[in-house]
Amino acid sequence: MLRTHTCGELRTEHIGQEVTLCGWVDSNRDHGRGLFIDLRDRYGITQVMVAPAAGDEQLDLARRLRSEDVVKVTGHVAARPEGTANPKLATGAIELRCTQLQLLNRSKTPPFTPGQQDLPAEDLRLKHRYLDLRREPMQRTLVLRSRIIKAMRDYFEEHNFIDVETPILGRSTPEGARDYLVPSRVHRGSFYALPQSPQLYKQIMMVAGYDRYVQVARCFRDEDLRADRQPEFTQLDLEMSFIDADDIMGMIDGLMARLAKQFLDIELKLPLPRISYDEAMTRFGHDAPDLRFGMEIVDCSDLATQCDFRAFRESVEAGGKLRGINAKGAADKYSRRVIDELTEYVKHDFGAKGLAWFRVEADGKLWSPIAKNFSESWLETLGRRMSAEPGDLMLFVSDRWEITCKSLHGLRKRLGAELRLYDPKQMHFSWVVEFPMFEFDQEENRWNAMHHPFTSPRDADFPKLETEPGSCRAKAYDLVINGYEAGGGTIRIHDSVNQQRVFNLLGIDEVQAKERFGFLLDALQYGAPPHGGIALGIDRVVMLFGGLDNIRDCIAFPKTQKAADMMTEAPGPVDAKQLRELSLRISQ
RNA sequence: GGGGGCGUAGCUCAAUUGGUUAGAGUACUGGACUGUCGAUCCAGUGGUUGCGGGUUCGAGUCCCGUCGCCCUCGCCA
Repeated sequence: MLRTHTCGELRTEHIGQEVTLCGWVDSNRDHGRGLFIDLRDRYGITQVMVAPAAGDEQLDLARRLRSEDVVKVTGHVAARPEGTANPKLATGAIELRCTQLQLLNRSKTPPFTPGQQDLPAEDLRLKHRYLDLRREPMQRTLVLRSRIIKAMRDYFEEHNFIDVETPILGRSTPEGARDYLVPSRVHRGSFYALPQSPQLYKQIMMVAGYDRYVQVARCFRDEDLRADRQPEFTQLDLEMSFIDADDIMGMIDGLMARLAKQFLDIELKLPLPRISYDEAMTRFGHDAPDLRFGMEIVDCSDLATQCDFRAFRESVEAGGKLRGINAKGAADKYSRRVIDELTEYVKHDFGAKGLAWFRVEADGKLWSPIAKNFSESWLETLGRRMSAEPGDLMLFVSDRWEITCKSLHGLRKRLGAELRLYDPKQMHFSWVVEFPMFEFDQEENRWNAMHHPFTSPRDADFPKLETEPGSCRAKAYDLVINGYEAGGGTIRIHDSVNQQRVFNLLGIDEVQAKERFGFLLDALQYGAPPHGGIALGIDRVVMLFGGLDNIRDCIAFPKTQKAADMMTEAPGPVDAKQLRELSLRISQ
């Protein structure tokens, strides 16, 4: 060990001891006769004083030190003179009086320093990630991440789970997200796929009798990125046998309670609240609603048919909906110009035909550019339906169901943040359950699995699989934290007959099924226990627990929006020789 | 693939309606200074205004194209 202590460790009780510290030069204050160096490592900062007594050579060396040079300092710990203690530093009561200074490594002038006040542009941070990771907030997040993962592993170990690693090089299954492919050298023309999740392997583990499986699993999906989505991400993946959906949710409830207690000092009330998918869509327009605030969606479709305003009437008569939200007290906070922006937003981003709005005047009457299209009594009814009070701003979308959901969810999210309807530090955990089994694909005129094709319907829905697929609900559950999908899982179909029924409905015939998931279907015929599981997005959990607004800050080496690594410049070209070995040729 | 935002000194930013030699803070270099901690003071270096084209007497500013980063729609079973 080159050092006896870290830079965050020394206190008054160490006064008089001779110690050696190693670290980076955070700053260097030269006073001529003597100088001060703030020495930093990931544990903290300790002030080093280099006095003339250390000798000219040492003083000269100290004077030449610059930001991010790496040094080793030996000296004795001393109390700072009265009045010069620094309460901002944990080590601020003492300083290290240098007797021996050694430059371990010189740093080039860094493009930015870890302590600088204005955060540099993110691309620069990503390019010099080793500098960015020296920043205290990044270190704090990575430590949080490490501890959360440790807590998860401990929890599942205590509950008798077995941690099993599954292959990274697997087989492509064209369902779902786009695969990252890896060409095989040995099998010319064949490819491995990186796992989108260890889904099939963990089900196989259940058949194999490992009734409690867990893994911190890296997953890969070649889809476009978002603030909360990376092409390469980490899941806490688990699967259990001889359980039902309540058992999985209960297990995760316990985990969340522990994590919330340990890392946020929050006592969660268990069980976590559950709402159905249908209720979530009706009240909030989204399957992962932010439940930290109200501003729920209200359906006014029945009123639309009782008015002469064509935009409302016609969309409802065509099977659409008239739905709205009431932004309490927001009338004077949203100018016409800003409302025009909201209108553009729902039109452009969600394909809404328009946005209708009403302001509630001091006398309780509704004012709107379109108000003249309605009778006074109709407006009164609308106001009552929306619980209108003077000063409120009500926003309505009249359109196809899906468009009203997307638009009003978007508006609710945006207004909720802008109007500060919740404390950003507040955390809300809930479950959304009973998702539809299938979604109808209009373009391809067929049913698609909403989760994955191994999801079990509710027991009562088995008879309706073929006759009313649209009304079948799945044994599926999503964990939602503050409006983010933090995890999701299902109970699986464990017999091959029902599995085949679902495949049939999805248009996967026996030949295709055998080709794609034959090994799973085989396994299901050798005594598969009832089983199910869940996967949590660890990056997102860390993001939410850390109070961060993007997932890149929770990942040591994240990718940019175009899925590139700015530090290593991956992806990059490869040699012609490598391509030849893989029997690949780049087409022009 | 679509929409939007940003791109000026190493870094963070400014630059009036298109108008002088593109500025400030910080960093960096040199000097001064006995207790600082965002040290201070003095002096100095530092610019392909992302890149390419165009309009104009004149472009950081306007137009077209392009590259990069971010947000977002589509996409993400």
